[in-house]
Amino acid sequence: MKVSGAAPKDQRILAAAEKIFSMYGYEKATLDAIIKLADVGKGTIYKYFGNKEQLFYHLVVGRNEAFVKRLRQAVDAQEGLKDKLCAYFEEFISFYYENNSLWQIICFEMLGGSNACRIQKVDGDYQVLPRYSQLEIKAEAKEQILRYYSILDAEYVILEKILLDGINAGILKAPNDAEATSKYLFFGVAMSIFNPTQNLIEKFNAKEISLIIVDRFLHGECVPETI
Amino acid sequence: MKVSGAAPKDQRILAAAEKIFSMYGYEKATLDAIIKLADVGKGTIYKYFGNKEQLFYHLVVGRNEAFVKRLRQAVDAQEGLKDKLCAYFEEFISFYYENNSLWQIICFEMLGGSNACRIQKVDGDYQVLPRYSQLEIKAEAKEQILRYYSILDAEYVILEKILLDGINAGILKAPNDAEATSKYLFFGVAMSIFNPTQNLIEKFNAKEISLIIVDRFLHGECVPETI
Amino acid sequence: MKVSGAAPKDQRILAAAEKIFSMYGYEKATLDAIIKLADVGKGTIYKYFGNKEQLFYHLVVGRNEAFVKRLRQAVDAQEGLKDKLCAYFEEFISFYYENNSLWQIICFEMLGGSNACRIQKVDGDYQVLPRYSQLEIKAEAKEQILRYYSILDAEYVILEKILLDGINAGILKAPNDAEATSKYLFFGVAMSIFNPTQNLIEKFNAKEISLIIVDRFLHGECVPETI
Amino acid sequence: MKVSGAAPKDQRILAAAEKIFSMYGYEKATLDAIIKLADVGKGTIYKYFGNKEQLFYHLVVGRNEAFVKRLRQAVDAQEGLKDKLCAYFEEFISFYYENNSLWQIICFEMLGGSNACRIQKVDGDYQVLPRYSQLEIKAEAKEQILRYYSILDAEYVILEKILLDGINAGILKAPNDAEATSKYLFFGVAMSIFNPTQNLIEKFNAKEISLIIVDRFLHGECVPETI
DNA sequence: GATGAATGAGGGTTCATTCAT
DNA sequence: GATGAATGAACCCTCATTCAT
Repeated sequence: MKVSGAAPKDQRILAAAEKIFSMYGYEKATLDAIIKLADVGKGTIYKYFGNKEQLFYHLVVGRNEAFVKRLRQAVDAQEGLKDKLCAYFEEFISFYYENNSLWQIICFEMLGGSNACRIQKVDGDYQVLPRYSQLEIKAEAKEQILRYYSILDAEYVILEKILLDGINAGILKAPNDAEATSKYLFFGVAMSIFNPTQNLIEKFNAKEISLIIVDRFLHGECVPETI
Repeated sequence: MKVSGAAPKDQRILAAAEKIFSMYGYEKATLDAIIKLADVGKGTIYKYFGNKEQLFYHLVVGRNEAFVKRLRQAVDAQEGLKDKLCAYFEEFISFYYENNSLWQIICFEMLGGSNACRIQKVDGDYQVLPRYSQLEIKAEAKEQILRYYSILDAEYVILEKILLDGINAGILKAPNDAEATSKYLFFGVAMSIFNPTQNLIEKFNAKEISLIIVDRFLHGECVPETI
Repeated sequence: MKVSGAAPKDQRILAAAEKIFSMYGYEKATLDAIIKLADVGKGTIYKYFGNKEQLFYHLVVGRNEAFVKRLRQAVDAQEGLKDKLCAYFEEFISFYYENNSLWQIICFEMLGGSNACRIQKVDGDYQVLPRYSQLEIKAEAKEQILRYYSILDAEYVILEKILLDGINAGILKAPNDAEATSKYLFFGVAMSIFNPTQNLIEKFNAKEISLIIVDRFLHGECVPETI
Repeated sequence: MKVSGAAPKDQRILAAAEKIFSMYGYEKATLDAIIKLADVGKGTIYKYFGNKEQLFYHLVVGRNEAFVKRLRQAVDAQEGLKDKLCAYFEEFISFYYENNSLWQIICFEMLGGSNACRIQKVDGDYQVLPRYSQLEIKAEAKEQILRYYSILDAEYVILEKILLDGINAGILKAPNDAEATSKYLFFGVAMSIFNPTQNLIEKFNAKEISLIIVDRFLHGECVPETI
């Protein structure tokens, strides 16, 4: 049951944290469960990561960086809207399938979970606004929300760019809102992975699914000439 | 800060609960905050609703029933795939915009929040399966997950039906999976509402947005003949 | 499930209280369970009995009075140590069998349960002394303990009297302590009823059992001449 | 008021728990009172003992084991019914006098306190049966009752064995029921200690009292030839 | 550096008692 | 007189965090 061994303690903690957070969600995951699995002392977590929240963030931010890098490279290696989209979603599907639980936590508990506020992007700068006037949001809370928002933002900003280029190239319908569209596409796919009815990915591989998604996105679900 | 007044206590509790749950999410919301806002004694919650979870469920299930009814009526009042879809999303957008936070909690905290399990629909019957072999899920926990799953299920089963009819009528592309497609569409739209960058709904009304969504869903985002 | 009907409310409450106290013990019994069974309002209990403790006391003191009366009459109707003892235990066994649970509650929860004190009988007067020097016992608590003590005391003072007469008549061994002996006998029999292994009373009747008890008490368990 | 000092925390908790449980009984004793007396944090109790019930059980089971061992050795060291009985009760009296309150709690609160059930020994196996048909007893509750039943059982099974040998040797009167008789004797003596009028043990020592008890048990209270 | 014993604020829940109707 | 909605103090328990070793 232990993840211990020759691996350095911080790696062991991260591995254990992934498992426990994935199994129980952020709130219900306990540090006791993590240290037991990682076979380290409780203080060690605080030495390396500061506290529970930062442990989770650390776990997630590292993965995200590598993922965003892969996304960028895959997209850059392709030419044309369609191929870029396919490349994007091939990486996307693999990653989200792999990090299903962790990314669900980001989506909600760390983002929407604190629904007391709303994020606005103004000229590339983010603002955290309170949704309920009577409630003041602490600076720390704002900072935390922004941190998780940035993670997802880094992912779909790439998609947004692809779509924006498509709009500018006259390939995508105008009037169109690249941000709204990319979010719809992004989260639609993400949720299909979070919430699978049948494990599509076990029948098809990421590339095949990606092709279908992009085809339907571009040309619609409707058989031509029927409506 | 108080919501008190002439309203009956159960109504005051429900109103306060909505606000607190919306602001903090299910786990972080405390009954103390709710009773303070509702200006009632702690026992009163237990008298009316039994416990925290049932309070939340009560809050949500009533709304859902009315919503599902409206969805059905709106869809039934229309003929043809496109009009049915438009009617569906017009209702959908209004409702999700209004119940943004609460439905996010259902989507993530009550469902995915406990990522330890996965739901499978087999012949109309639901099964809650553990995702991690070492973890046993208690019967009560299963029942709870199923309760919230049923809420969303009642909503998108209607969409699924529309799409299925579209497939059978040869209007939607085959091979197509009505369930997967409806989930993608359903959650794509839901997440766009949960996570709005610009408040689209403040610029356009639900009907207008609905039209765009359905158009793009059916005919794609791509300008014809460009790719 | 209701005990309601034509009976006056205080009778209905008493009947319900007996059942609930017997089933759950004093602490775990709730007034809610009692009023539900009695089909009366909660305030009614307070109107008739004052509070939970007085309800229990009332329930028990009434029965005890009748029981003690029967004990006295039965004993007075007989002549001689042996017959008086037999008469005593015939009544005793019937009553304790019938009021098993309620009298267990008196024995412990209302008496020994508050072990912070000890009762001393000095010249017919009772004193409640603290067992732990640092603890002060409130006057109300003292009074309550004494009330329940009196119930049992009224029962075994009759037995004590019989034994005392036996000692004085030279029938019972001296040196002998009538009080200690009566308690031993009294509680030995009581506990055998509280804690039955086999339901003796279902095989034999109260009279038969009473005969055996008295015989063994007087002449011992040992076969004569063996030791 | 504090029991703190150099003693390890679990010892301090146990010492405080004994005092508080003894003073108030199981139900009325609060963990807050225990931690205050022990001068430890609330979590410490849960670290060492799990919960309130296990704390009490732990407190009691350790003592019982030592006691039962002493009982066995004392009895085995003697030959003959009478000497075995004397040895048994000498140990018994000392122990029950010392652990008066705690063992009262076992006898009544943990066992009979929940009067909803009755224990039956069938071929050495125990069954917990509901006394009231409408009441279902949870598996956990059954297990708990059995745990405390086993404590007393271990004590009087030794006495039962002595009596059984006496019956088989023809020393004790037949027909006789070793189980019923041992319970009567056991609890009669126990209750005399629980409920002392005069502190017999302060006038006589355990050995002297034991001799009287056994003599009266074997040969009765009656002066020979008087009845 | 690493540990894990110890903490205690804070959570959900229960239930005897009150009092306006 | 009778009611039962409402209360809130008090209970058991959890777990992120600290700090002496």
